[in-house]
Amino acid sequence: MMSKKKENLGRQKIPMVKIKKESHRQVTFSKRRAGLFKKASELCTLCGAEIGIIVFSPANKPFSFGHPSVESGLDRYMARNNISLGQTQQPQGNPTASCELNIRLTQIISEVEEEKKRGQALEEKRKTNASRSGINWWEGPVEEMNMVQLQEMKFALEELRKTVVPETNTMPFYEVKEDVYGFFSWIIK
Amino acid sequence: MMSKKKENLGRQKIPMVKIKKESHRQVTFSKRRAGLFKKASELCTLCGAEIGIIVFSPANKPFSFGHPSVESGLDRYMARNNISLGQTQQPQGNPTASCELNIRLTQIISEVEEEKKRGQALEEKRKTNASRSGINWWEGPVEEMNMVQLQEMKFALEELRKTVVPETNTMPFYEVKEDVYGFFSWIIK
DNA sequence: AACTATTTATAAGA
DNA sequence: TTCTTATAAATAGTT
Repeated sequence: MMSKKKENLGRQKIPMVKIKKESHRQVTFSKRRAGLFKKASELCTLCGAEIGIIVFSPANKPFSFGHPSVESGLDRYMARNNISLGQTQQPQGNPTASCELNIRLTQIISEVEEEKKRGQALEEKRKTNASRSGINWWEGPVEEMNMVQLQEMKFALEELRKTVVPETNTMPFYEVKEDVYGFFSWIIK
Repeated sequence: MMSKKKENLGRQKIPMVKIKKESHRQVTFSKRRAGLFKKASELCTLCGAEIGIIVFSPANKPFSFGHPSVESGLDRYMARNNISLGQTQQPQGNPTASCELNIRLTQIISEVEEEKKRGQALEEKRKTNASRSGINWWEGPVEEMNMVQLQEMKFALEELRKTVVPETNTMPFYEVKEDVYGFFSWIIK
């Protein structure tokens, strides 16, 4: 006879509803977050795509993944300020409206990114001068109180970067940043 | 004898490098983007996580996925302005520094979101008054030229929303938005 | 964290 | 682009 019966049922199908058991949910979150980030990384590698992800765990702990540094693909795109996306076709919704939106949004996103880079360039000088001017694009939107916190954040992020990559400027090509140093902004609620 | 040889090799293992053939790359991107968004959706459903993703295709066409509307989980979190994440453990890097960062970043993200909501509330009034004031958090960071474009964007987004969900405020629980109406901002390049 | 039986994703091909 | 199929990869339940 067989020495022991099959003790491992293997993967079982699970219903697509919120997992009730707290501990179980946490484990699943960890596993699937890792899987998601891996998929994202592969999408970047295989297709040369740019991607940014932010996830808040059930406990509201943030995790983020991003590749690359926004510049690169968008740079090339921005080069020709004259947008010409060509045939943009939408799977659903009003085709005409969607097409126009895609073109316009892509354009605007490019502008925003450009703005950010400019802000970062200025930020270099600011740091050298040791004077706070609040000219970075992401420092602008919040008023006094939040601005201070944002500056704290920037400082903290610089600290983190120093900690993680002590001596080099060349980060691993795709880097999963488990400690958020990016944030996602939804424009429409 | 068998009538025909096996003509379908099925899924083959592929090397993790950029796909050279343009058309092949595009197909793979579409498939994997769909897969990624599905995984993201499942993560939300199963674990009650919040997530935002933006992807730029090889052709720089933007796609985004988001759940839910940023409010909700974060709202509860913001309620107690007194942050207390409890045990935050980091898999790598400087544990102490990372822990502090996580707490601080979560706090700041909350602040930014709060700011955004306030901006949106004000935006309602602005719209009613038909006067441009530029007080939304995302209207602040850019100067004159880009601000106009951002306003165009907002208008376009409202149009899109009207097109996609004509009469109801209740969107499908998890909604894949193939036409971007969100944008990701990396803080550090 | 590691182990597998299964489910799920997907590379090729049509 | 969509469907089909065989196989690669992800992961639920368990240890």
